[in-house]
Amino acid sequence: MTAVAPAAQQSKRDRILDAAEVLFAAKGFDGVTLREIASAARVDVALANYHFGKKDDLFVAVFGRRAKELNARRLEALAKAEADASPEPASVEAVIGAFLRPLEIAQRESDDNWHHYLALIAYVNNSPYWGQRLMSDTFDELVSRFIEVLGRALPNASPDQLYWCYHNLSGALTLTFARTGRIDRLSDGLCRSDDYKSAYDNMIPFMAAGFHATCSGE
Amino acid sequence: MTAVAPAAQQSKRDRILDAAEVLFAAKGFDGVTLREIASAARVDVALANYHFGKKDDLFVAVFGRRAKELNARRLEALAKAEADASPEPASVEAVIGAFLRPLEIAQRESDDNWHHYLALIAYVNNSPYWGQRLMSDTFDELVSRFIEVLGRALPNASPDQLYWCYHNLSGALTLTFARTGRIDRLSDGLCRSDDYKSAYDNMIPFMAAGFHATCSGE
DNA sequence: TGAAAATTTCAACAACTGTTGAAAAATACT
DNA sequence: AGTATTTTTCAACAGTTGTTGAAATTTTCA
Repeated sequence: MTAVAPAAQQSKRDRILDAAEVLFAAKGFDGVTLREIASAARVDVALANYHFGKKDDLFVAVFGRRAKELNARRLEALAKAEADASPEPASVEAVIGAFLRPLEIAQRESDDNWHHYLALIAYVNNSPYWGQRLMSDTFDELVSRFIEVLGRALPNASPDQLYWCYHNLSGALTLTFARTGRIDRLSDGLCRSDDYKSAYDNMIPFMAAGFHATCSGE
Repeated sequence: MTAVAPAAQQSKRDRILDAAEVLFAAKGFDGVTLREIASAARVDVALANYHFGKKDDLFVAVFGRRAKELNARRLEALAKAEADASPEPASVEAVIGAFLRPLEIAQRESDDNWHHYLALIAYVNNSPYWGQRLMSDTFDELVSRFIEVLGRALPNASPDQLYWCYHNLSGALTLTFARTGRIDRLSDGLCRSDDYKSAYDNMIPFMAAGFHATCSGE
């Protein structure tokens, strides 16, 4: 056998990361014990420490694992948007789409754990403790690249306007990731938290209009 | 003496609420121990239990305390916006302003704890555990009222469009509340997390444009 | 095969967790 | 004044926490 039954043959190390991802996303760093994680991964408690060190380090490891792939997908989509528009700068809408559309893997693909990772991003982004360093270290380089391209589409925008606009985008996106079920209740079932597609379909033109309205000079 | 030295003469019960508010906002429900709270409030551990019951109940009590005042301020601002525009419906921008401007009390007033309460809202809104019930129970009635008035300003909008648009607004607002310092780093100090004024000055026209773009029918 | 290295388990540690019941102190009320 | 009620403290509980060192097992590699 060479390429089947991945669930059964994945390493214990990976099982720990998977279990920790789900649990950290659902309950936060302090809401989860190493014993819960080890139990979900069907592994001894001490093993997490052997592979990752302290609990903090395990958390950082979980957070970093999928970041590289996500950033790569986004950069690829950004490059495509720029190429399609060339020699004109890419439109605001196209750039925002390049930022959001890669996230639909969480809904599309069979790898069910992606949406837990996105929920973990939501937790970190809003956490006063983790939000500061971890988000910046993981995503600021990518985000700066996107803001740079957005600035090219909005030549009259001042830098601080672009940052606040990205802040709005980031916040809306984060709340979608969290999938708390709030919108389901508020809308009495009309909108669903797990419907990324609808969220992004609305969010892309919404955010593009916001950027244009506040970044076109007055 | 009748109306001075409020810090020294406030009840132990209130000191517990204040300390819990700060600590829950900073570290989340599970990141704080009752002993930390009691210690910060200069009070015995068992006293929190006497006044509020279980730790969960204390959390709910802290969250509910300022909600009434906040909702009242927002409703008042909404009524004013409607009255100013009458007999026309209030503009989208005016309604969003009525939702956001009352929050500037957190920056304006001497009562320094308001901004901790807003950070607590951020925590709850993004928490899969608390986000579901607590946010809805506390704010859905108010939010429904705002969405209703927004729908009057945007008569071609479908209900689900309005909900998704509010979702964007709520997410951006939440991230501002969290004040993680992310935007400070990203912008290299150009924008500041604690500058609510700038955040709202940008957010109001930004969101208004988003509503208009996606809720005007095509 | 056998030695070396990496992985996994076991048992236990000291410290800390939320919660409680009873005693003590403070306050309200007649 | 003295009784009743509320508030606060004290001491302790049973269970859980992250972390560790050493032993046992598996894997690697010559």
